[in-house]
Amino acid sequence: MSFRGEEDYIKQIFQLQCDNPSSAYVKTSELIQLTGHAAPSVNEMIKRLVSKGLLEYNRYVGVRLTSEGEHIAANIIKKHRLWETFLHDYLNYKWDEIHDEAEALEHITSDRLSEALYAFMAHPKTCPHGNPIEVSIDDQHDSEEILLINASTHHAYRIIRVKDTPDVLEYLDRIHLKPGTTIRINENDPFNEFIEIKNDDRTKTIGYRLAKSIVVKKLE
Amino acid sequence: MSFRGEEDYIKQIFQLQCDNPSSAYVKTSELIQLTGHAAPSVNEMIKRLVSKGLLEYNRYVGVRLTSEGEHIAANIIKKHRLWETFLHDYLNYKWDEIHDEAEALEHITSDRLSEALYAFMAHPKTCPHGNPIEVSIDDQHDSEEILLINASTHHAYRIIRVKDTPDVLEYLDRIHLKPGTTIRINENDPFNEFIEIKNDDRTKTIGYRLAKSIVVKKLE
DNA sequence: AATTATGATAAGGTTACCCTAATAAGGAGG
DNA sequence: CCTCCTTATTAGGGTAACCTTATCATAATT
Repeated sequence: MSFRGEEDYIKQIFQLQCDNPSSAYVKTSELIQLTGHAAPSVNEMIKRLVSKGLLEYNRYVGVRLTSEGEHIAANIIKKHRLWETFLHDYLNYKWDEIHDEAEALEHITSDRLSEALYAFMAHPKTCPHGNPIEVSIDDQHDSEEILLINASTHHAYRIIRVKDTPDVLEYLDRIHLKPGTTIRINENDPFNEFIEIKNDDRTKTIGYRLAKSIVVKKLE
Repeated sequence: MSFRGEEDYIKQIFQLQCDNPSSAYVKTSELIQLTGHAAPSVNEMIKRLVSKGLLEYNRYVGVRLTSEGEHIAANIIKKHRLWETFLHDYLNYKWDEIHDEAEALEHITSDRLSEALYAFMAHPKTCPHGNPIEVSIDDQHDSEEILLINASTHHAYRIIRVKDTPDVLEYLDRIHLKPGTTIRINENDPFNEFIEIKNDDRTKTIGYRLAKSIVVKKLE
């Protein structure tokens, strides 16, 4: 039996692995940071997951999902994004309101229900944040797709997807940026860690922290 | 905060109260029976619910929901039936497959989501089993609606609703009885506790245990 | 090599829910 | 009155997740 807490850890580990495909291991400290749980709690959970064969663990190095763990993670994320899509496209939730609700739904969604929902919505490709419904850890995404921090000055880009954490979304919603939006880079200042962009004839400044949560693709 | 276990108890107490509106109290033994939990577990939960002000308890007499408890129960049951309706009408679940899935969904459904789902489905009146979406404990239902065990011989009735427990539903599905179906009573034998009915030109025998789970209304 | 920073873990506690086994409290009948 | 049965409750445990505090072990840096 997989429990809610377990699934949350697995999901977070998966996402950390995706964010940083270069380094194979996720550090315990990252998990402590991301989950908001105390060190011994994280430690305890790591052991539980190792004992269930979902995680590999090297002291002082970090953790990595086994293939079984990855499979579980991808499945939960799929359910999460299906619900997000449903809430947004069918129940008229705003895109920054769907995350928490989906967070609860994903854990009690059977595979049967997941598939039924998927079919009902005619197999959408992505969630409202632009993230793919079907996930794989070694999905090499379109090499044209880069993080906004790597975008070059005086070029136009389209926003492909954004990370679905409530704070990021709420902010993006306020400044009217979402997948599909076209932007122009006025300036990318790595020293001061901000990017100035233009869309809808308005100029907006985006800090690097946020710019790391946005994936874009160069136009033409 | 209401937890899943608590909510399950509240719901079951509510349903027992509805089944037997004459006797105001639900006996602990009935709860033990219905929940399948051990006596001390039930006892402990009763105390928890009393301390939260959701339950009244008289030793050796039984329990009764407070108005707050009733409110919570009705809310959960509403969510349950909304999900049942959604699964059945939109996701093509068969009517005997929806209960368990709804059982899990109801507990993590926010009021916001409940209302959104309700609106999406255009405010259905009943769930696929014929039970009302909006519930109240002192709903005196239509006085014309009676339990099948009280039906009289040689009259025609329409099935209004059935109790949504998996065993009952599976059986009813096999013999093709559901809300809306018209039946004729060939014989009602209280001594042997069975009823013989006719529908679709077929004769079927129904024991009293099942007949107690079926509500019907006399035709013409 | 010594110090500092970071990571790991032991010890002990909490809450929500569940259990078994044993005991106590009420009521019915001989 | 005392036994028997139902009902209630106590005592003692377990597990999944969390916590704090304190003490290790190792890595990194000076």
